[in-house]
Amino acid sequence: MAITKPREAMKRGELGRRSGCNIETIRYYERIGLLPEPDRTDSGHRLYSPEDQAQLGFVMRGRELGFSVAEIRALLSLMNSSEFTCGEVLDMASSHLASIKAKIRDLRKLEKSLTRLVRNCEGGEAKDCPVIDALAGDRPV
Amino acid sequence: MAITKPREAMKRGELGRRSGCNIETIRYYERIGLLPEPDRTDSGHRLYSPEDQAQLGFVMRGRELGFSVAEIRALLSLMNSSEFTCGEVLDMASSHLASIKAKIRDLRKLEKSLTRLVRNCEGGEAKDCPVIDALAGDRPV
DNA sequence: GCTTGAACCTGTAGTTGCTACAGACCTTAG
DNA sequence: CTAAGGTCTGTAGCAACTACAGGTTCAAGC
Repeated sequence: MAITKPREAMKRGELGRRSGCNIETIRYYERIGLLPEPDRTDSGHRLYSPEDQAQLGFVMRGRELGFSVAEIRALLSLMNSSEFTCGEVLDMASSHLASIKAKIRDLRKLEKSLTRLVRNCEGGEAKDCPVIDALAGDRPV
Repeated sequence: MAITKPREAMKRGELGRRSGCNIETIRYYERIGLLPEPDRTDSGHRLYSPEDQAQLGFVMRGRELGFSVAEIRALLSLMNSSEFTCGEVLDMASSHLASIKAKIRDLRKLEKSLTRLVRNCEGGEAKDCPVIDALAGDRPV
């Protein structure tokens, strides 16, 4: 009957394998405060707990959703403050959503311009190129 | 009758004002080879010709269309090679267009996920937050 | 001619979000 | 016991700028 049952811990490589996160990135997240400083073995090797793994998952999902590191830091500290409200999170998520929509709009404009240029471009050996002309300012982009 | 009529030249600040480009960025473009090294006054101040201004315009339009610095460098050297073909430019533009379309697709996925999360989020003082739950891995993102 | 302030010069550091390397140390299998 | 691999640290690199410090130089007013 183990009194202080050692929690199942893993080193950085194992955490990387399990989470799918690059091991250098794990260290980076620790450095910038997205992960807590983990326990260490006597010789200094990091030992990650399942909680650490969960937090890394949180961070990775946040990044996949396009949140910036600063936003994730804010979300983490919100979550860790005992009294966080859904409203605060909603604000962050909605404004992030708005910025994604803005990015999509911008990219669609690019897409439109480029499509038009490419459509007018004959390719091949032609000596006059609409794409180059547009870049050179000889016709509207 | 001026034999060597000095071409109308301008300094960096004037070029920045005319083109709308940040003056530090002009120097940066020179350093990375998107702009040629301009003439200098005796005391070392840069003197830009109208051709330099045109090239800066080319670079800026390229950036606005989302081309990377490397791509613009390639486009410039294509244009300066006496025998460039429209086909080569078309290849670059089409593959760039493809990458923009891919970015749009990715962002739309994000938009969809975030919209769903935000829609399920009541906001206010609720103690259970779908956004946080999703990030924590308790429900699908 | 002199002063003052703007513009310009150079080199370098910061941004964001990683990724990768060198050189040392530790661990583990055979 | 040794060899290979994992881990440690610090640091440099990527894109594409942007900004600053500390030093000239220019241009206008008196």
